[in-house]
Amino acid sequence: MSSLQPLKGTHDLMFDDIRRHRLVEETAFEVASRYGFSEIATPVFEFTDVFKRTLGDTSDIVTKEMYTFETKGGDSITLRPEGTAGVARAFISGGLAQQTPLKFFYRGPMFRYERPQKGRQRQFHQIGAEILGVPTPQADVEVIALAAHVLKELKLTGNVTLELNSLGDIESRAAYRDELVKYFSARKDQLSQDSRDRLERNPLRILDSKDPGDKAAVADAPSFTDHLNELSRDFFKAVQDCLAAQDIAFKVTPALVRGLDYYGHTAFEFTTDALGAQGTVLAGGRYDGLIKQMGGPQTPGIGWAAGIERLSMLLSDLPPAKRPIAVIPIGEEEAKIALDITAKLRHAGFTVDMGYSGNMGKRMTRANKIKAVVALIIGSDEVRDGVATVRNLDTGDQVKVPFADLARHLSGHR
RNA sequence: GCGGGUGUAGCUCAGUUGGUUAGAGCAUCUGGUUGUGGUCCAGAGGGUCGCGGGUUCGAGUCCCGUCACUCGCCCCA
Repeated sequence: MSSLQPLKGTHDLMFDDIRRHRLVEETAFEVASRYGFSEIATPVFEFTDVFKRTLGDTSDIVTKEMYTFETKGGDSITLRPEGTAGVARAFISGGLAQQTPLKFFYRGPMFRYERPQKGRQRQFHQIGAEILGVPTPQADVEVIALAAHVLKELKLTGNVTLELNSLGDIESRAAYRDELVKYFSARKDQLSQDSRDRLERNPLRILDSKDPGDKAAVADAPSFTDHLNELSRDFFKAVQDCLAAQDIAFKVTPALVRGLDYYGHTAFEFTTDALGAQGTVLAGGRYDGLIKQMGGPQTPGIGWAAGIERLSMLLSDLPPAKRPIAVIPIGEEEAKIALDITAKLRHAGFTVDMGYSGNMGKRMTRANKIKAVVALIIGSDEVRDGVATVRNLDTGDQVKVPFADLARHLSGHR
């Protein structure tokens, strides 16, 4: 069974792949900081209950996609499949109720036992943001504005659109749910097998089915918008007005629903047409009941998460990596001096690479391969004169520069 | 969990109706140039044809199984 392959649905990240990841994470965190979010890092595993109690017993994530196992101590623990539950748990166990409102940004790996495909891995990475303790639409709008800002800053290729919906409060949702079940039950024969199952488990999910038969049935289904009570309707309107006021374009999509049970009121998704079946690039919503449900004080919350792999695929060209300075000694004694120069330049803030072995030709080839800007050639003549030959690797021009003047001479390449 | 596609050199791929020593480009290494790379020229190394079984005088090629990757369903970020 053991093999030298990575496990299904996992990947090694290196070179440009990890640079893309970093770019997404760092851009997002930088923007989030401007909005007053601070970083939180919760453990990658939690007691299984943390996820079981929050995600809802009917969600596929809980029923078949969690990496759950027993520890040597006999506890059932689970590798986190998403980030919000951990943040909510930290809020409760850390006694943070006194410090609301709180704004958290997080990043890190998540785990779901799914069949991999494009934009879907078993270990994947998310960035996410949460606002805890703010019941008003301002929080919804700030969190969406942050999301839009992050996506804009990443300069994604293709079209990304914001879809928005309201899932109403508990009362509205229960009423609508009953209505939907009644409607679809009467048309059961038109529905796909999947949707017949959903009728029991999660009828709202039928609304965003891709099955053509389902779509036909959905077309005339009662609309959620018509079933929102006054409070929910006002809330939704306030969110929309405020987004419009901030020039954030959105499309109200009545079929937009959430997979996880803890969402209510605002639900939103940024989607793209560039990723095949996995078109959702960032998604979130309001979860006012979550923290109470987990055993904490009643605390409203709203947040989103985005898949770094999906965002990475939409990144246009990476900015070029920093080009190093290559130090090339010729001879043993010269290598010692070169090492000293290398160290001094590094401490002075330069990016410097000195190869480990090889004659000059090999070292030049290597300098070329690592895309060095200049090569500092240090041979016996140079050591005798106290200079380094500084060769510009793009133009081929070379000049001799006294050791003491190197930092100043190279300052443009820092 | 269900359905489709693909597995040949480090990478991208070609390989005729089954036929004898399995090819190319890129990459790598060596030499031309032992203190000058990126260009050029010459040469070299590198393959259990994913794995197992079957059909056949003969299988990279056909059949069955299996594993991996991939796309879609489902689910979701």
